[in-house]
Amino acid sequence: MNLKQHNTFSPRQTARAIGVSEASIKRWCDNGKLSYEKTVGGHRRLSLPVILGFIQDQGIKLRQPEVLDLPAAVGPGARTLEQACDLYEQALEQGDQARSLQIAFDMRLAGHSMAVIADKVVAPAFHALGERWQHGDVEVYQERHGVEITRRVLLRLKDTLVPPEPDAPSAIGATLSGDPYCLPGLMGELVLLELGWQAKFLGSQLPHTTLEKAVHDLNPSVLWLSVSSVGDPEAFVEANARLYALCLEHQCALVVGGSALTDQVRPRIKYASFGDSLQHLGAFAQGLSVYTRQNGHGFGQAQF
Amino acid sequence: MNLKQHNTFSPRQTARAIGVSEASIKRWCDNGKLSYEKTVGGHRRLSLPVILGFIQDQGIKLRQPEVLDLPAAVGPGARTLEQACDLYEQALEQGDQARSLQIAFDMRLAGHSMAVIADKVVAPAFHALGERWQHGDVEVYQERHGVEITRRVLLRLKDTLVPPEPDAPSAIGATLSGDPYCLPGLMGELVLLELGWQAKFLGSQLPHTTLEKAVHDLNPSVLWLSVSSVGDPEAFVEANARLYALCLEHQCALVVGGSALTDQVRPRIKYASFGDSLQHLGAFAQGLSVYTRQNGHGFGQAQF
DNA sequence: TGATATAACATACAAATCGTTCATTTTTTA
DNA sequence: TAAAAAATGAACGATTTGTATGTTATATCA
Repeated sequence: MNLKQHNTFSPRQTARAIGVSEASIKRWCDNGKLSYEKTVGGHRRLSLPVILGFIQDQGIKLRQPEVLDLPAAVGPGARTLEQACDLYEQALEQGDQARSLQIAFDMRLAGHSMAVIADKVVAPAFHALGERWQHGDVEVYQERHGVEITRRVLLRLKDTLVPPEPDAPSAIGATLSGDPYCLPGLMGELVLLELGWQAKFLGSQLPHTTLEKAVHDLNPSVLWLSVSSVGDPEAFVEANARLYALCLEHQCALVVGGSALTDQVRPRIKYASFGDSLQHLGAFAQGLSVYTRQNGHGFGQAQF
Repeated sequence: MNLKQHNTFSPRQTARAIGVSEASIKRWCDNGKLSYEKTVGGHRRLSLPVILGFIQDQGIKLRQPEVLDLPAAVGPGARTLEQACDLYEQALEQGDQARSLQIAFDMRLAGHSMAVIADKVVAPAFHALGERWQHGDVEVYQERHGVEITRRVLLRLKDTLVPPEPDAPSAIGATLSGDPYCLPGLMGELVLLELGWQAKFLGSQLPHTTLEKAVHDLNPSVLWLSVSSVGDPEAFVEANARLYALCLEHQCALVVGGSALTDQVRPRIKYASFGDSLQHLGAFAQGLSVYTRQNGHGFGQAQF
C-alpha cells in the first residue's frame, strides 16, 4: 500500500483516469499544461485539484473516475491476483460495472489467461460475496446484480479473443436441470475459446434429454457440464449415466466439473475428465486437441 | 491484443465505415452536423451512438460496418419487422449468433427503437420458437441457446445507445422468485436507457425482501417488474402488495408488465402503471420524466 | 538493512490527425 | 444549356499521440 502520498498521483494513474497514454500526461506536464511537483528522484506527482482543473479546462471526460477515488488501490491495476479478487468483489458489491470491467481488462493486459481470471478472480470474488451475505453484510440483490455485471464483463472479454477457425474442434456446454448457475458455464466457454475451440455455452437448466439431442445434432468433440448445484442426486446420476453412454457412442468426451461435485457424488458419476477448476478444463481441452492433431480426427476417450 | 474499452472513433475510421472521405467527416464535425469530443491536442473523437444517429438522420448506409466493430452483412437484410422476426427466429434455431446480431443491427440502423425491436422482433421470435417446440420441430436446447445468443445481441445493442447523464432519473428492474426469464428484464433496461434513464436490471429470481432493500438503498424513481411466470399466485400478490407500499413510501413508481399477468391475476395486483409491452414501459417512463421535469423532483404516483 | 520486483524516467520513432489549400465533382440557379 | 454555388476528395507540412527502449527511482519483503 502506498499511504504516504495522499492526493497525489503518478502520471500512469492520471493517464488511466483520463483515458490517454502515459506519454501524453508527461508531455503535458513538460509543456506546462499540467502543473506538477517532483520527488527528489525526479518522479512527477500530480495533485487532484490540478487534474480536475485540467479536465475542466480542456473539456475532457474522466474515463475512470474511480482511479482517482482509490489512489492506494491502483497502479497498473492490481498487482496480484488476490488483490484483483478483492477489488473485483468490492466493485460488484457497489454495483460498479465500469470498474469490474477495468479490473478484468487489467488482468488480461497483465497476460493472465481466461482460466486464471475465472479461477482466481471471478470465482473467489463470488465466494467472498457469499460469505459476506451469510454475515449479513451483503444483500441478495447485490449478489444477483453482480452476476449480471459479471456476465457483461465476460462477454466483453470474449470480444478480445480471436475467433475460432472454422475447422477447430467444437465443444458445447450447459448446466443440467436444477442448476441455475450460469457463470461457470460462461467462463468455460471463454476458456475453450481462448484455446481456439469452437465453444458454445447452451445455457443453464437444460434437461438431459435435450442435451442428448444437442450432442446428436451438433456432434461436438467435447461436452462440458458445469455442476454448481444438484437438485435430486438420483436424477443427476441417472442423467449423467445416460449422457456418458451417448457421448461414448458419438466419440465425444464428457467433462464434468463444479463445486457441487462433492466426494459423495463424484464416485457415482462417469466422465472422461473431471475438473475442479476451469484451468483443468482448459488443460484437458488442450491435451485433447494435441492428441487429435497427431492422430487425425476421430479419437477414443479411454485415454483420458 | 485488442483491448479497447471506449468505443470512440477517429475521423478516418468513421470515414472508412461510412464510405466518404476523411475531409468530409472533419467538415461535418465543424459544421455541427456531427457532434464530437476533442482530445487535448485537438484530435476529434466520435462516439458510436453519434455516428449511428447521423447515418440514420442522413439516410446513408454503412459501407464497412466492421470498421466500427459492427456485424458485417452475412445474409439478406430484412425489409419489414415481420420479416426480421422470421429471420431472427430462424437464426436462433440455427444457433447462428452472427446472423442474429446482424438482423438486430439492421433493425437498429433502420431507425427502430429498442422497444419496437423488443416487442416486434425478439419477443415474437421466441413466441414462435415456443410454438415450434410444442410441435416438436425445435428442441429445448435450441431455445435455451437462443436465450444466450439474444442476451449477447442485446448487450451489443446497448453500445449503440447514448450513455445516460449522471443526473438522469434512475430505474431498477428485476423478476421475482419463481420467474427465471431474464430477457424481458434486459430489454426493459435497454428501452429505458434509450430514453436517457439510468436503468439497471438487477437480475432474475429476486426475493421481494431483497428488492425492498434495493429500493431503500438505491432510491430509484421507477421499479419495473418483469413477470413472465408466476410460481405461487398468493405469494406473488402478497409480494406485490408489500413492494407497492414501499414504493409509495419512497416516491418510486412501480411498473409491472409481462405475459404472466393474465386477466385473473392483474386485478389483484397493485401498480403505478401496467404495461403489456416494452413500448408501454417506455411511454410511461417518458411521461414520468416529462412530468418531473415540469414539476421538479419529488412526484406522487396517484396520477399514473 | 539489502535484494528484488515494479514503476517512472528520458528519449526516439512510427503512425495518425490537424488545419489548410486546391482541384474536381455534384447540385443549384440563371 | 451554361454559369454559379456548394460539396467533396486529395495532398501538404506541422502537430499530436502511442509504443518501445534502456536506465534510474521507488516500494516491498526478508
